[in-house]
Amino acid sequence: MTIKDIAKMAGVSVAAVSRYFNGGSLSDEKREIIQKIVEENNYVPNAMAQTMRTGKSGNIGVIVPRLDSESFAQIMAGIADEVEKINYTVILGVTDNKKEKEIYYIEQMEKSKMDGIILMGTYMTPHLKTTLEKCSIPIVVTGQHFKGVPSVFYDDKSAMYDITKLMLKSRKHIAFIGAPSIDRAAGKMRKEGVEKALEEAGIDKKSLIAYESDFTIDGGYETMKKILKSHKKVDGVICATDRMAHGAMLAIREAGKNIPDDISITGVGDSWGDKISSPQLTTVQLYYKKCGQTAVNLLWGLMKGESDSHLISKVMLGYSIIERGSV
Amino acid sequence: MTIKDIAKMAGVSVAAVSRYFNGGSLSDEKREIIQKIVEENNYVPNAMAQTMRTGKSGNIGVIVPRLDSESFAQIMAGIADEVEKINYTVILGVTDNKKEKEIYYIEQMEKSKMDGIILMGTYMTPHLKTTLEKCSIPIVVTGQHFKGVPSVFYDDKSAMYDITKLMLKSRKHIAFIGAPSIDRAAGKMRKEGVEKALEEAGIDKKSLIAYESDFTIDGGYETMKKILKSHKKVDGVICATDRMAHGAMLAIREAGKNIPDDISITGVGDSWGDKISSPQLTTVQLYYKKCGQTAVNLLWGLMKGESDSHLISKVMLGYSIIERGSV
DNA sequence: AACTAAAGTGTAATCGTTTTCAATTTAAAT
DNA sequence: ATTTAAATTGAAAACGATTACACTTTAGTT
Repeated sequence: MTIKDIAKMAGVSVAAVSRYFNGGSLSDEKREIIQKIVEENNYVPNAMAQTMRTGKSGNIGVIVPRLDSESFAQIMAGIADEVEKINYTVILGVTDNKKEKEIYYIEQMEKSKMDGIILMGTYMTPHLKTTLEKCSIPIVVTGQHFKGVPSVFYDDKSAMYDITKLMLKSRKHIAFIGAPSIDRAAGKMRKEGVEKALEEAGIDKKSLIAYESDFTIDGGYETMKKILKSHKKVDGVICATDRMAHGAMLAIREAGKNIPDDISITGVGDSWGDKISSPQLTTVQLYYKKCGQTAVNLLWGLMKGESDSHLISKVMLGYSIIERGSV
Repeated sequence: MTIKDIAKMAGVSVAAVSRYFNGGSLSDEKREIIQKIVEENNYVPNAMAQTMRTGKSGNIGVIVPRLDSESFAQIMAGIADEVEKINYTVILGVTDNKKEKEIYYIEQMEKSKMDGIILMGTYMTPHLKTTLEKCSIPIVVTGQHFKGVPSVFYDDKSAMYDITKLMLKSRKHIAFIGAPSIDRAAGKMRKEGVEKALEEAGIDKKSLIAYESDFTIDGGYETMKKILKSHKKVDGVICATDRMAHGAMLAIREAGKNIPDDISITGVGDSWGDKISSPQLTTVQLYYKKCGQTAVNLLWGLMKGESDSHLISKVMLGYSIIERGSV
């Protein structure tokens, strides 16, 4: 069933049928007859042919490191939501945290005529930078704040600043379990937030007991064991992610200490696990879903060519501190 | 940069260049010159034009109810893995648990020339049945076992049978928090597994205290409160999913009872939360990732037309019982 | 009534490939 | 040296839409 068949059945030209779908001057008389035939035959124009002719695919490429992470999955959910509203389709690329794959997907997606790309959870490298610069279709980055690239990101620093201040109300000897510092947002900025709060409280940031771990429960667990062994005085642990926090809680409990009586602890993310641990975890809620939705909206603007090309858009998302029992 | 340009530069016909990419008789001489030109210009054939001409898109459609669920995300991860290996691309459709959207996506994907479809986590309805029958491209269903539809599913019944037997070693008065029975796999089959173990132990299945809940932590929590109120003797709770189990644990703890001394509890899924609750949750591990991978492989066979059309393929996945502290 | 602008219409070119078909070249067999 | 079969080749016709262009009709002015 092609546009030709419909045209023939309706007794009009293919141009008329095309105009029926895409707008263009068309008499009511023809509009009606075409509508009738189209509905009777349940005809839908062939998407591939349209893409081929127009150069627009109706597809938005989404590049994500992993799907089995609560935060990415939530952002994806937000993206899917919003993409559907503008009647586009999501094309997925999973990089498995491999930098080459990220670049491969960007190039691939450009070639297969995606109308836009959303790039999630990555860090900048020279190669990525040139790829981004070369890329001819709009790209939005989430979770990070890259110079010159439209992005939607969290206020990591302020969030950590706030939660650290909360911790400092009752605690003095703080340890920090951070994310890899190559990750500007989750690594560097979160640590800076902690340090800022510390300094403001008159504590030299040099004295902060800071470790870097790897986002996992096990990583948090092992790191906490180290801390417990060599820093007996620690009475508050700030973690850059919930999972690491939960790993740390395991280690603390294993050491026979009570949370929060002996040691307080905080995370970031507001995962569902936070509600089922005992005590429940005090954490900062980041608006993941909103992040995905916003990314699509931003991209949509770019795709429509709305935004002034000089005005690179950035959106910084808010956050909430969720106080539970762990502090 | 089109095939025409390449042909001109190489001094051959477009047919030759096409043969270079797709196989077809071609002299070594031409093959070399074409290769040279292609590499120099970094030329890649336009995917849309290929689809248009061949009717094959290189795309596999994946329809999923939600992304922000650990199990679906894991299956997706497995799918993405495997799809990449066969050099296909994933097109995503999120139904938000809406039946109409499911059908909409199936039809849409058929029209936009997906080469295959994977349909996740759904239940059968008459409308879905006819849609499936009408659909001209291969479809694989995961997590459910539908008659006449190729599917990859878990051995839900045996899994529940096993974990119930484990529970029965030390407990007598069992309650069951189930999933909606409209869901054949997670609802009906899991309950049947529990019942089978009960009967085998000489307990009338009619006496099973069985409730239906909704997959959520809150659902588990509320249901458990009801049980605690009206069935004081219950000393073992079997839950159809981890999240409901965690909700139930909250309610049990809140009632001042100890797990597992007063009440034992089990879940299904082996979520990461199971390791951080106290006690850790005894559960059955389903191989989600493997499920996704298998679904792609099965689909791939179907797509290649390998499988005899009379021989509808089914794959039943194994499971493991993970014993932790909650029993 | 005559003229003009606007709206409605169809033909045919086009997008970038693959593939059929017939023509040509090469190699093998007599 | 012929004949026959096999391998190479390119021209041109698809695939299914959109759209520029030119033509016809309609409506609006004077």
